[in-house]
Amino acid sequence: MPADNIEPKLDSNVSLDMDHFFPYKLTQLQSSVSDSIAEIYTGHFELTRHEWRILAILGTGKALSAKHIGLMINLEKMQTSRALAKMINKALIIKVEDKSDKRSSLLKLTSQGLRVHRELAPMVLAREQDLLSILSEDERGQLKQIMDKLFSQSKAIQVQSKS
Amino acid sequence: MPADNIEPKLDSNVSLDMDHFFPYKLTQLQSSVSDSIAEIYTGHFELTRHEWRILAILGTGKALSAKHIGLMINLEKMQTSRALAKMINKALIIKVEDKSDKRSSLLKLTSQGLRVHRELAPMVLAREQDLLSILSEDERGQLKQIMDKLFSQSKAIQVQSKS
DNA sequence: TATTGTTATACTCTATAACTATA
DNA sequence: TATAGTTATAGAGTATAACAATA
Repeated sequence: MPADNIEPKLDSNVSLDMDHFFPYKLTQLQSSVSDSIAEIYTGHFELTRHEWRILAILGTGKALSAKHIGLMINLEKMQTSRALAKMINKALIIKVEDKSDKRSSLLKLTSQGLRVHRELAPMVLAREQDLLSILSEDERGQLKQIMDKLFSQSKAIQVQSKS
Repeated sequence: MPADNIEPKLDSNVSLDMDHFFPYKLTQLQSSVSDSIAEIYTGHFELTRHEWRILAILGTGKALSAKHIGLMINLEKMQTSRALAKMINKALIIKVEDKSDKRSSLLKLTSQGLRVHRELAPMVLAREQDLLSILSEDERGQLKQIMDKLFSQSKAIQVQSKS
């Protein structure tokens, strides 16, 4: 290795310490929280995150189209299609004909799917509460408000920078 | 246009509406915030998230070992090694011999790496401020405190459930 | 022509572990 | 024996687009 000319140890005037950089900290937090939830639905049943989410929103018993499901959990049609196929394979979901539009079907949980949901949902919600239990009532309210604000601001920034 | 604005009526006794499920909302927020930052370091220079983070922590000019870098940004040694290799290829980083331990090297930014950092860091920090500008001073303080609490709680839960 | 959903394909990420060279 | 780092490899996840059936 030739001793390439090395620039002096100049701090850039703008310091960027990851430990105080909000997007980084948010990613660390999200990753940890996600893992702690995933522990439950991958440990007790072998579900992926997509499958778990689909199970959750179908847990009401209502039949929904693939498109509707994708919209509810922000999933591309291709990913939705694949996750649904796997769940049909595992007999967690069945397809029902949609008489009003033969291009699509309606998806609903089988009795086994419902059973899994009834077992899983309380455990997952308990873990959520366990997480949030560290916060006071006030803090929970603040958190909700702050997250909503940040989310719309983040969306606004992206739209704006794309025009 | 789907004319069915039909809301689910049949809730199971434990309701799990993704829109009010904290881990889900956190994931949505993190994803949006991450994307809005990535827009900058992938758009202006072709960096991955790992590469951007390494650039950021080396921005002080200080030389660090691969292990040290991995610890600072929570990256496995394998991923660290690969990201560093790519950055050496792009001439953003050079290896310097570590005389005290010949198993490892010290990594530091090249003059080009420093130049990229000096251009990128202010843009990224500006975007962070743009995001946070939607919050009041109070809210920013609350956010920091709440995130710290949630992070340690999340870690505590995972440790606990693994024993 | 547009929309719903499926399939193909290529690409990126990740996780595990074997391997080397030092210590 | 343990540690720093590299390389191999397989699996998971993602993105783009072509496609069939229906509207």
